[in-house]
Amino acid sequence: MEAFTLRVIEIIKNIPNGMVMTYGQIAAEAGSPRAARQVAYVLHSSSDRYKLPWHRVVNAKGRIAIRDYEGHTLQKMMLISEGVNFIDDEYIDLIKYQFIIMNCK
DNA sequence: CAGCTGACTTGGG
DNA sequence: GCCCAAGCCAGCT
Repeated sequence: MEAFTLRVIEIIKNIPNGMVMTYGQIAAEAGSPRAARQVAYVLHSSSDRYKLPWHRVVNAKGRIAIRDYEGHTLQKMMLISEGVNFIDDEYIDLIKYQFIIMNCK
């Protein structure tokens, strides 16, 4: 497994309760801005064994990325229970809930 | 080694 | 705002 994947896992584990991050954002923090799809791959393949808060990861539009209806609904439920509100029961207000990692040097 | 895949992103119409 | 096409990268087969 590459460092990139490990970084992705670490980043996701650090998303605080009630916050969310986008795939592209995570990929960028992990070192590859264009590897958003790889982030998705890591999520659906290793979220279980690494105990990741997968439900705190959404796409760039602030919508839930899961295609499967069941999972999609589950994620929305998990987020709502953490205090994340949805707009029109569909979009997350990234301005308010996106977790921004800043490297203030 | 070559090809396929994916819970993405972006740009154009 | 929605739909479609192309680009993207790392992991798997």
